[in-house]
Amino acid sequence: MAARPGAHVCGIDAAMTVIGGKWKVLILWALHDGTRRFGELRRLVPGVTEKVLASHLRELENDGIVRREVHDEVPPRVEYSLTPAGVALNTALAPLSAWGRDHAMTAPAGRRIHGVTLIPRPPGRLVVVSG
Amino acid sequence: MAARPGAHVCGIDAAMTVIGGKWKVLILWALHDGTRRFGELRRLVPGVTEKVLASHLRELENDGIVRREVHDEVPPRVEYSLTPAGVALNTALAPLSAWGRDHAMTAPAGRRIHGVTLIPRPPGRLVVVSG
DNA sequence: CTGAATCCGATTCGATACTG
DNA sequence: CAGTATCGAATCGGATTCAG
Repeated sequence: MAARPGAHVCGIDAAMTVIGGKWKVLILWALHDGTRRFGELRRLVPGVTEKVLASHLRELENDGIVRREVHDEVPPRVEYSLTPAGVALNTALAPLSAWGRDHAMTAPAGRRIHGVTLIPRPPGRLVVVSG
Repeated sequence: MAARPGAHVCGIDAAMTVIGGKWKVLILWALHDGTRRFGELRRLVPGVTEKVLASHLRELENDGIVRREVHDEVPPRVEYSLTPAGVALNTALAPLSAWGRDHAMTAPAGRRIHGVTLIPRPPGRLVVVSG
């Protein structure tokens, strides 16, 4: 999101920036119950490529959401877990998840956003109110 | 979130798809307290272009979040308001907003200039968090 | 006043191949 | 195992112009 100086902006902006990536919330969800290795995350987030998973994890780490621990072993072992901020973010995401479950089925459109196809339904109609 | 038509991993997916646009949450926020005309929204969401505002509004309408009322008058008058689903979505967004306020300003490398905290985002963009 | 149409750059995402 | 490098494709967003 670009800067909008002087705007009345709420914390939503910051949150959306942090979780704006295509796979961010799925990564957070995969980490909600403990520590995961890179390979585990790759399996828990089906469809994500190594490149994108790595870059998203790096961004989440830079944003203070995810902690990255490198164990100097052979074979290499890197473990990811949520920071306290990450846990709080996950908690804050819960109502949104509930909203999605409740309303997604009534959300129309074979629309694609960020590569996702929404569940189809009759197109939104124009409401005309004659003055 | 790859091409698995009709299937969302969890409710979060659906919600993120709906609010994934760059200005979506700001539009929702601008509508939280009543009906707004197109021109009002343009002023309430500083920086958005007409094209993007119009397209985002159309997407929100198709997703059942926003209601669009066209008054057949001269000059034209079009009013936007939240549907019940939109109101619920706004409510579900509240914890995320709180999280943003609580955590974004302590994000690493965040610096305060002119009373606001600027959060660097790739590449070279800034998010302004009121404060 | 509302907003559709077009052009175009910026950003993101994905596939493949390669490395310590 | 855990990434990185490179390339290309798709998408998104911005500026301008035009229309009812």
